Amino acid sequence: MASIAAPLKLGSFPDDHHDHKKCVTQALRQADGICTTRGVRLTDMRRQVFALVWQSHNPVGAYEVLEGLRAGAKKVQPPTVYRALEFLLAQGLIHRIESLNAYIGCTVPGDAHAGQFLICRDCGQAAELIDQRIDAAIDQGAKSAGFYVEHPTVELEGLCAHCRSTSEANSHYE
Amino acid sequence: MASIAAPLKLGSFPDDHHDHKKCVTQALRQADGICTTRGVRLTDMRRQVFALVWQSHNPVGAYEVLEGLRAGAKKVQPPTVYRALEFLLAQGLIHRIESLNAYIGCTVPGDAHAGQFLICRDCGQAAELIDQRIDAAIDQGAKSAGFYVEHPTVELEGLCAHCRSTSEANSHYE
DNA sequence: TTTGAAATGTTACAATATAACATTCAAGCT
DNA sequence: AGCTTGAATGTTATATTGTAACATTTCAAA
Ligand SMILES: [Zn+2]
Ligand SMILES: [Zn+2]
Ligand SMILES: [Zn+2]
Ligand SMILES: [Zn+2]
Repeated sequence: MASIAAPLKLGSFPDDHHDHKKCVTQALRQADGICTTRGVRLTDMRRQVFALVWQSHNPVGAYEVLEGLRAGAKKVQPPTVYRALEFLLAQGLIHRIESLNAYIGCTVPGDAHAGQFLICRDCGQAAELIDQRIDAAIDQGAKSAGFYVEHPTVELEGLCAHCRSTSEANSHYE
Repeated sequence: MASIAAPLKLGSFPDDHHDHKKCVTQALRQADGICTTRGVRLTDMRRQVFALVWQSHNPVGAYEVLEGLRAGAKKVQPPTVYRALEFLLAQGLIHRIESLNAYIGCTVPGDAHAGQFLICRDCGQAAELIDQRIDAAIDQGAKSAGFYVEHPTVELEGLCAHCRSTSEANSHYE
């Protein structure tokens, strides 16, 4: 069997021990619970889209989701996908990564939050971060400009720990 | 005559006293200087695109720029615009606002920086911020995740001071 | 003045997203 | 069960944003 810890810690990228199947299963169960509690419907279509967004820890484009659905012998059109994504965004079950025009599953659904993202330019994976100090600094900075922040976008592109060491090792040959 | 202070302070939105013509003139002069110093060419096309991006303090889409160029009796195509934008981005003369697919003139060109943006959802204007504390908090947060940030995107949508008071005044009637 | 690289022109298309209207579905009511 | 209604999805068409590939022009150095 694979590992014990299925849900990923905030701000961390999956390692060799990561059991992604478990990870997805847990996300689906959580989503079910949240939707039931709220009295909104996680229909089959929405559930499929959610699962496709969660297919990996890389942000997924809407048209990738579309292809995923079509692989299931259905003839789905773009609006269907965008509607499902819209629903999932509204429920806080996924986030949109603006700098990639892509979507990723939320690591901490259920409670409202903005979400900050670490996006590795090498492996393409993204990790969600919820750093109080970043939020505080942003509120501070905005406040001193008399600005009221409603919807912050924080997307940090760079290198994850793993790719960092890898590319450093390779940098001798480049 | 209009006002004295043409260049906008960091993090501030233009007020009634803002002399935008001066604002643009100064930006163009700065850009000329920077390009000369660096030995890169701010061609006529690039200069026009730059001026169009600076036409207001609202982020401007690539196709808006295209229209602006075409208004000048030219038959320009998209690649021309995107190339000019790419050049201006590379030189740090403009920034791209990811959450809007749009571009805005840099308030502090010349020295390399990431740039954080306050974007008013009401008036549509955007103000650049360079807040050391936000940068520091981000670096801290990323570092504790073992992540190395190369290209941060910080875009804060909300209400500017002016629109905030306006919409509060109107909120009685909504 | 040649000449080569940089810049722009041109054509065609890819990728992302939405408008508008039709149909189906599912839950509550009779 | 059958009816009603709003939500969800289907369907068609198109808008918006962005690039690939190759041709031509421009400009500065040799
Ligand atoms: Zn996982
Ligand atoms: Zn990585
Ligand atoms: Zn101005
Ligand atoms: Zn405003």
